[in-house]
Amino acid sequence: MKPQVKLHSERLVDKVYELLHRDILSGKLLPGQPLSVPEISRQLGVSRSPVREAVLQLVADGLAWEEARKGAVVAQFGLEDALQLLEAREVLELASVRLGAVRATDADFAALKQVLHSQQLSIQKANFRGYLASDLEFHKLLGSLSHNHALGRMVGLLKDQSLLAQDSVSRSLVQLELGFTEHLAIFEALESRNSDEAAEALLQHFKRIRESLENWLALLRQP
Amino acid sequence: MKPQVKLHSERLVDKVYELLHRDILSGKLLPGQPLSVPEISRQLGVSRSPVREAVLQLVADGLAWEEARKGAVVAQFGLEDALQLLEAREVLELASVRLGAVRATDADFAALKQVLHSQQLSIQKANFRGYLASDLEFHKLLGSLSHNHALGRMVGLLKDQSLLAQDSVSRSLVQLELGFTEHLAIFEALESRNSDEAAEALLQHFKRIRESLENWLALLRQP
DNA sequence: AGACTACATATTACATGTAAGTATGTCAAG
DNA sequence: CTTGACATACTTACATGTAATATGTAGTCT
Repeated sequence: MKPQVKLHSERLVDKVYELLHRDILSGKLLPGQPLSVPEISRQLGVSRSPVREAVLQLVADGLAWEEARKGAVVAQFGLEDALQLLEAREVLELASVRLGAVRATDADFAALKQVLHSQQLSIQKANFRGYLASDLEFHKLLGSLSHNHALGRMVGLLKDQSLLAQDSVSRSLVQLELGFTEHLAIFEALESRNSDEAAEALLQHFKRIRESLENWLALLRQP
Repeated sequence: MKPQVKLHSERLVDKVYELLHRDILSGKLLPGQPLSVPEISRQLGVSRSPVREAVLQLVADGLAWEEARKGAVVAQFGLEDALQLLEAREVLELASVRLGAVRATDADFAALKQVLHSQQLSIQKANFRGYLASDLEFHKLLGSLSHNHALGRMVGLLKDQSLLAQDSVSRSLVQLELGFTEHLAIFEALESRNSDEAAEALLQHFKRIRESLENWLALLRQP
């Protein structure tokens, strides 16, 4: 009868957190930019407490870095950091996919399908930001396939950081299309419950991304 | 000239956090026990702000669970949770050890040696808590071997949770000795830079722990 | 110019105030 | 003995106050 599903979980902290989270991943808040608690609280018209807690959350998630008595700044990853994140993600997502090929439910596959669909649309419409958003979603879903809470959570955190890390690295539409076809290969292997094939497809996906990053790194080192 | 290495990093938050962290892992604060901010602040003689932030940290680390408007309690893991944590740890530590066999420095090996030594002493003196502490340290070092920041951090967080999760599960000295010999096998393989052998030794280690947990689980299900 | 100092400004870190929500105990009714 | 109403105590969530600290800037001396 009462639609008050979660009337009381409406905490300011969560709203502020989600807002900052979105602004960081969308590039509205740039890497290195200070997250001044009084400043943000003024802009949002709330007190400093919920803002402080939201910023702490971001720090815990690895999306902001804090120095004692100097405050927090939006995390600023170098290409080396991006490669390290990629290495960690490869490990976690590989395991998730292997487990997922065994454990995934119909609901999991349905969710994957939907994301792949919206990804396809983004490509057709050359919607860069849209693709990145569904890419984020796709990899987070891979994490949850494992049906292992810790694994899923870490995959999500790392993918967020990875997105922020690669934000500066420009990517062409051609590369996005490559990524999409690789996503399709992963999905098809998963759907046929073929663990090894899914793992192989995922490794290919990461291999290409890594090589792309390494090329960038090489370019930057010889200007 | 100036010895003020970090005079100013002495924040109350950090002290409160470390205290609570220690008390949780040492079993002084029991799983399920509420972490009341005003209560703790009264006991420690500090205001509520640093306590609140420390508790939030613990929640972010997975050592405490929070429900909106109900506060946080010390994380309470069941045997199923323990198995999931073990699964995640196996994935991360396996990767760390494989990378570590290639990347580990002399300093890494020295640190490992020292921990193994203190572990041996704990066994000889039948010092249960002492062993658990050095076991914690050993596995965290395995994580840092990868020289991958994200990987190392996650290995540490998971091991802390795992310790808390298995705290209720009694373990005999015999099992600890088994664990120690397995640690030695891992170390020796690492020192000879044999990635596959190190990985195999680690998997054996986790296999035994997992089987031990599964036995417990089976026992509990048929009382 | 360059470096140092003094001052002005803003922020952090901690403390405290308070309305609203949640848990707990008591007691009467069924 | 259990159930539900109500009063009570405690806590969370948010707001705000403030001293210590960091940062930016102008001015001074070399």
